[in-house]
Amino acid sequence: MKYASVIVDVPAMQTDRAFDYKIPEEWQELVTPGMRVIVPFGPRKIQGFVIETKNHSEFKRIKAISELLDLTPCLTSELLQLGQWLTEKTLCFKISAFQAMLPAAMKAKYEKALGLTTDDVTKLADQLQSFFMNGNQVDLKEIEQSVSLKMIQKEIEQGHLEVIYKVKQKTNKKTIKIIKRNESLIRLTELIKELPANAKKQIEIISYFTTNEINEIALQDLLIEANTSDTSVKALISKGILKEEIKEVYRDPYQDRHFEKTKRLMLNNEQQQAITPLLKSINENVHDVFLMYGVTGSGKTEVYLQSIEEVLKNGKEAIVLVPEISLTPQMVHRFKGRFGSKVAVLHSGLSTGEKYDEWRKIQRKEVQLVVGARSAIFAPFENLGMIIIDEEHESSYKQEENPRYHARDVAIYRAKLHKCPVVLGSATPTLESFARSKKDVYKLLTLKERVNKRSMPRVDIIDLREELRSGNRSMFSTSLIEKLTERLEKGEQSVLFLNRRGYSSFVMCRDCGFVIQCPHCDISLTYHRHGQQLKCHYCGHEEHMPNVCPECQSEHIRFFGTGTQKVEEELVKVLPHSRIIRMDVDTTGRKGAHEKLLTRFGNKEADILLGTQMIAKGLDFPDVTLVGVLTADTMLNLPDFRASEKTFQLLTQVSGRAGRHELPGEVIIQTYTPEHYSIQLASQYDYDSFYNHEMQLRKNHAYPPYYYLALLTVSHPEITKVVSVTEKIVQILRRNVENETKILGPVASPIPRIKDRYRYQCMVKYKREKNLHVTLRKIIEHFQQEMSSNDLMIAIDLSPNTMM
DNA sequence: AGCACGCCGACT
DNA sequence: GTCGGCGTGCTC
Repeated sequence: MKYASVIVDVPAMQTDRAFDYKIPEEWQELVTPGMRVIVPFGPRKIQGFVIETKNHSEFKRIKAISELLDLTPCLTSELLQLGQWLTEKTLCFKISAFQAMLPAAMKAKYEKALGLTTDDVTKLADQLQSFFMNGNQVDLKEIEQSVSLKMIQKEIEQGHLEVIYKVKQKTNKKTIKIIKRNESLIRLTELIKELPANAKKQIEIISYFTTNEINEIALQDLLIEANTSDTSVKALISKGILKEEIKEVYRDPYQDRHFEKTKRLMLNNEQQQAITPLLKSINENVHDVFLMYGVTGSGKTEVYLQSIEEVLKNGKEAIVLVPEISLTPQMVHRFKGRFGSKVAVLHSGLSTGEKYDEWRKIQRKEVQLVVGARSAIFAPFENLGMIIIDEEHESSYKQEENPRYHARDVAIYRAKLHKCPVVLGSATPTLESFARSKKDVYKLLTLKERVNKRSMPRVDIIDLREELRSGNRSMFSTSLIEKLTERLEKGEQSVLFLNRRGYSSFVMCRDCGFVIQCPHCDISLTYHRHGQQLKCHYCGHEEHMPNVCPECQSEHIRFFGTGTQKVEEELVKVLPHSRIIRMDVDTTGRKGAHEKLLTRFGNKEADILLGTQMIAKGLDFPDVTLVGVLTADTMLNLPDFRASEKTFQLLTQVSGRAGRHELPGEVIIQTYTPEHYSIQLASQYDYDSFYNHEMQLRKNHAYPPYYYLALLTVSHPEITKVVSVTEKIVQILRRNVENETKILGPVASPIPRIKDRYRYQCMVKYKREKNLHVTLRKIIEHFQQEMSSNDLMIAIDLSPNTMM
């Protein structure tokens, strides 16, 4: 008798362990670790992952696996091990770790149905009978609305009904119907004559097969080509002349796209020097982490491409992570252009089904390269030859929900196992990575020159306070308007960047200063022009924009702050003849909208591209000669120890959007704090000075990379509970950590309430703390009961990116 | 997470 | 005497 240890799909502390199941006789040879199964669990059925098969089990009453979901394991043994590592590293549940590694389509969905267990429908209560007229199974959801649960419960007790627990997949394989001919082509020509003359359509269909000399065609195409309906096709099938088959197909998000084949470019001296140690590491199967520090436009991508070529030549596979590539279609083009069908693409712009299909291409070894966002780091390759993380400093590589992993850490862990290099590329590396390269933990590869030998565009810092003093109260400085006008006259393009994070358009009463806040979260509501709505970005609460101040009834209530819409309106006033494309959540919501807008801009259908963070990366348009940053310092005032670093990175990146080709570029940065070092140094493209300055601050304030961080956030509907629990946690921590370690808190979180839950936090800053994980587990165990029964939540983020 | 089981107060 | 509230504990 064989048994399987299964991790079940119940993300809770008490079920965060393996449960044993019998493997039915017929599957004994089939079931292997890494497969998904459906198992009975209590009264219901749920999905689970087999992590081990064995010949003995300690348990006496063991149920059997009820269904096999995979014939090939969806988790390789490496990924199973990686999952184990993830749970330990991030203190998450095993099931959460496994689910994070697979496309969402493979997560189960649960439904309940009621089944009739008696032959005599009339035994049921009157209201229920109608539901079982045609069929003896009905979805519970359908019934629930019109019949009380009590009545249903009674019927169950009397044995007339039973609850059926269903496990469904979120998305299935896409299939199409294929029509094949069942006879030889010669026989078909004869059949045309034999068919009754009034069967015109059927004759047409057969003729389509004979004239085109084809064996099969997709039903959909046939219907169009032969201009017919499926009744005629069905008739032919029933006559045995044609037959129908179901074929599995991939949803191809890039189906209608043609990718120009590109050839390798000559590497310049610097690139050559950078690629040499990388190729050595690839060919000798050595694990190294390289930090490729290359200014924007220095040709990092070409180095990536040529090293990938080497990896593929060796019969191995590669993963390339990019921040959010639906945002940079140009990047996809470069990879697809060079490697064609060897590439799978995984990013958030794809539908669940499309992601699933791309993932299966990887699993079936139909591709050797995956280009994708964060979660692509879990691509089920078994013969990895290299991992590249482009724009290494991007905060989107850190997942902000469980499991709170950083793709960089996962990459290094996997690369160690596969004995292959990791390349971290950036023009503005994180301080952590740069510090490691200085200590020789990472190997530094430097690209200082831009490929086209162009110097970086000139940056002008405009002091908005002075503008204000000289009477300009608009959001555009005189200088910016001048330069924009200049571009309009010359027919060149501009990009305007609104750094919105920090404050968006909140609604305030000018008389009493009242700010409208979310009733469930301690955060001001955001004004959305569409439908005059006020929305909460944290809990989704919506209300109507009031006409008068709810506090003092004054009519002088209006929205403040700058949204892209408002900027656009103002811009049109100042430059009435400019053509503007606005890019923000509102205009890019629909699938593909993003790319369309960029294409339009690329075709010079607009003069000015106006947008938020999303236009900061990867844009490369030859005629853009001016980049304007409307307010550079909005991010600086956030309670985030990386605020300066992020500002520097963003400004550097935005500046890189101008003058990438023949025409020289220019950058205007508007700010209220022109003296701030991250703005000053970004304008001089002086990463090294920024690094030194910021490192000193991090040292003084005990932040990374000098200290590691752990952030514990406690939340509960009652503030007293939250405070007392956080205090208790701090107590436990204090008793268990080294002297050197600093514990901050308890303090209220920067957003003290979200969705009617109060939030308190405490921060641990440590250098060496080998028992931290043990202590944190102790804390979780200590509060376990209250967490499951009393609505208490404790979120632990080991190495948080922000304090929020 | 669900769900059953069990113990206590408020009703036909 | 029963219905239904939710605290407790289990799921191979």
